[in-house]
Amino acid sequence: MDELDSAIVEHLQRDARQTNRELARKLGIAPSTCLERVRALRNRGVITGYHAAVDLRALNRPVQALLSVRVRPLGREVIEGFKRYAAGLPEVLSVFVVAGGEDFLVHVAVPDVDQLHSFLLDRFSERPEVVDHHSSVIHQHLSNPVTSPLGPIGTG
Amino acid sequence: MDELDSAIVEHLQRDARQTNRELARKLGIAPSTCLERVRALRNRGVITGYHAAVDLRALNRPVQALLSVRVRPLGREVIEGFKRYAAGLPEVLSVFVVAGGEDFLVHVAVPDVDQLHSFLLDRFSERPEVVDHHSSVIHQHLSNPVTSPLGPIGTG
DNA sequence: CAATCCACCGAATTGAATTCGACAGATCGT
DNA sequence: ACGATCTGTCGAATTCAATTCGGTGGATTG
Repeated sequence: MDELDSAIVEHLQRDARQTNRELARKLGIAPSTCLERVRALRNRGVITGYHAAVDLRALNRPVQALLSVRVRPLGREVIEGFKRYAAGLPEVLSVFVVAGGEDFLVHVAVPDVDQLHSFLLDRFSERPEVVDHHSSVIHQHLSNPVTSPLGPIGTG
Repeated sequence: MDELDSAIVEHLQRDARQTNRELARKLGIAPSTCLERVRALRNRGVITGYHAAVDLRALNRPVQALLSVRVRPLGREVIEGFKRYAAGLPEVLSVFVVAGGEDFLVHVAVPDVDQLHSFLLDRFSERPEVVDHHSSVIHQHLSNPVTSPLGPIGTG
């Protein structure tokens, strides 16, 4: 994980579909070298995958929310169970298992606010382990495409 | 946005780097047709980009948290200002502008808990518009790679 | 100092992306 | 109902990129 690896990762976070040749040109290295580096980053697990990002409005899911959930009793079974349950729901974009006032924060995207309401009632309120929840509608969501290493980078 | 477009989007969300030929084969269509569809999805703004996903531990940022922030006075200037400020910080993965008890939820990744503490003190507490904040450390984060359309899909 | 190793490179090969003319089904106007 | 047109699909041909691999040089090791 030297500076070159770091630069490769940043470029691929911005655009994972640029050609290997173009990436190599930007970095001032040979395409074969670049290919080898990218392959190594993937094999080492630094790069975990390549994903298309979509416009949720185009998918008929313009309304997003972050749902705080408290479950009881607190224990591995209940936490694991709810986590998998939530992650499997089609409305769910991601599930955060957190420490603090709440146990989960669930990021959802739905067609409209009515369906958000229905979702809460049908999917959360009915679950016996869910003792409390409240929702925060998301007005804007800014994602940072680039995630650089913080602090010293090991050289090998 | 018919079923074929939907299937293309789902496949590219899982793996944005599979070859066009492979994608076409999975869908049972000609590579040229597939290419045309993908290009159209991109031009229409359904697919907004292609991004490499990284292992935050490999980037020396194993500690994640969701930070709730309240700012005052509430107004466009203050909201926009803090939003851009937060989004520009290297520790920040994404910024949610929310309605409800809090004004922002900021997803951060840092090397250790000490740096989380420092981050809060140096980046948030010192800002005059920040009147309150609290942090939830993230134990696990499950992301759903696939985001399918909910409800009816328009045929055009 | 010689041997070894490793990352990098460039040429050659393999294989994919892209273009484009043709075709068929749907749509529209008369 | 019919012909004209439009649109999406296809396959062959071309262009370009991914991939392989043997060679080179700089760094490391004993």
